[in-house]
Order: sequence, then C-alpha cells, then structure tokens
Amino acid sequence: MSKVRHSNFSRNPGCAVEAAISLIDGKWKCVIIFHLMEEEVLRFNEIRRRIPGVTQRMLTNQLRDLEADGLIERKVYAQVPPKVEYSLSELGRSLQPILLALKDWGDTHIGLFGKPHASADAA
Amino acid sequence: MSKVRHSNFSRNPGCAVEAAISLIDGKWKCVIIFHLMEEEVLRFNEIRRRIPGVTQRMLTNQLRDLEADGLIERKVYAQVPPKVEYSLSELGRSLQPILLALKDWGDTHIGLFGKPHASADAA
DNA sequence: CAAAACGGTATCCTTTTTGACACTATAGGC
DNA sequence: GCCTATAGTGTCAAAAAGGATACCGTTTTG
Repeated sequence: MSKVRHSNFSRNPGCAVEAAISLIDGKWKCVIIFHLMEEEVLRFNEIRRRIPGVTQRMLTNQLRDLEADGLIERKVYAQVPPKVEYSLSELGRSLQPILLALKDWGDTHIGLFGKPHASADAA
Repeated sequence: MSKVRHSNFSRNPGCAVEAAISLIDGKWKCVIIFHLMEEEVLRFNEIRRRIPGVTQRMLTNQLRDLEADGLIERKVYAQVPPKVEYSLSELGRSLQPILLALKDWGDTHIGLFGKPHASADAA
C-alpha cells in the first residue's frame, strides 16, 4: 500500500504541500500562530483580545485543531478561575520560516490590497 | 494610505499570509501549480488526466480562480476542437520557492501519512 | 444577592466549498 | 448517423466551515 502512495506522490507533489497547508488553513490559524511567535505564551482570552472578530467557539476550534496537529501546546492549570496557556510546539516553531516567507511574498505581491499584482509597484 | 493599514498589519501579520494562502488554497490548486511547474504548458485535459479524482467543474473552477488571481495564464486557440493552454505566470512562478519549502516541510514533518509528527521517524 | 471573569460547550443557522451528473457545440473517424 | 474528443457550463445536493448566541461551574468583587 505504500507503492501506490509513492507513485501517486511522485506524480502529485502537491500532496505534502496540501497537508502542510491544511495545518495552517483556517480562518484564524496563522494569526494565532503569529501571535504565539511574538508572545511565546498566551492565555485563551489574551489571544481572543488580540484577534478582534473571533468568537469563542471559533477560537476554541482553531486552537483545538492546532493542538491536534501538534503545532501548539496547551497547558491547563488546575486552578479555580481556569488558566490555560498556549504556546508553539517544536513543530509549530519549525513553521516560522515558511510563514515568514509567505508573509514576505504576500507583502510583495499582494501588498495588503486584497488582490495580487505581478509588478510590485504598490508603494 | 499605507499608515493605517500598516499599523494594523504589524499587529496582525497573518493578513498577508492569509491572503497568500488563500491563493493556493483550494483542493486542487497547488497540485495544478506543481504540474505546471513540471510541465510548463498543459492543456485542460492534460491536467485533468494528471489529477485523478478531479471533476471538470472543479478543475474549471480552480483554474479560473488561479487565473483570476494572476497565478496562471490561459491561452485559447480559436480552433474547432477547442484548445486551451495553461501555464504559470510570472507571479505563479514566484511562488515556486515557497511551494517547494512547503513541500519540503510537509515531507519532513508529515511524511505522507496524513498527520504531522514532531520527530521525523516516519518509517 | 448579583455581576464579572475564566475557559470553555451546546445548539442552531448561514455561507462556502466540493461533488455528481447531465448537457453544450463542433469536427473527424467509422 | 453515431461515437469520440475538445473545453467547458448548469443544476442540484451534500458536506464543511464559519458565525451568533446562550449557557456552564466556580470564585472573587461589590
């Protein structure tokens, strides 16, 4: 069963790419990751306050996804006003250069104006 | 006009990243791009045959998206058995290093088995 | 007692994305 | 006349993603 995969993969190099993208795809995932890159450790509501427009449910979902994918770590303190700390895992940190490259590409070719443009004459 | 955006951007570096991701997100987009990286120019059905499981409608949609985002070029030949050639644009080619980095990361950390793992001991 | 803060769940709903499948027009081969 | 190939389009339905809102238990604060 590995043969088929492999041949499929060699014909379809997008597979691993798609898998990688799926990890950071989600309306808030990369925003969360960026905040965790900057702050190292954040609590649930700290993240929430940094991302205007996100609902608890969505934030919970995205954090759960990121955790399930091993990109972030979740540390729960057994305290009575609950305390939960989120931070990037090793794996999450290993994404940093790619995210930055992506951001760089976006800055150059999309320039915050929504739609891409070939010649970067935005400034 | 860049100031406000900029401050928002520096607090929310995910923006450009998300925009960039949105261009290559879509079930078949990066597969299409990879095939066009390898083959330079492909006709509609050539792409279709290279991607088992894609329907005409989906392929059309994804190609239209990629074209609208300026990542690929579409050349129509006014012939009677229709002939349309797709190729990467400049902008599309500029994504190549990132896609390759993404693929590399995926190969290392996901290893074709669907779910990520921190220590790359997939075998 | 009542309200706020914490980190969530549960439920319902809408929008977006994807999939299945049929259909188009024209030309060549049989 | 029928089938094939080309590059699509149209319609419908299912699934996935996202959003709005209310609720949970506990403790501190007023």
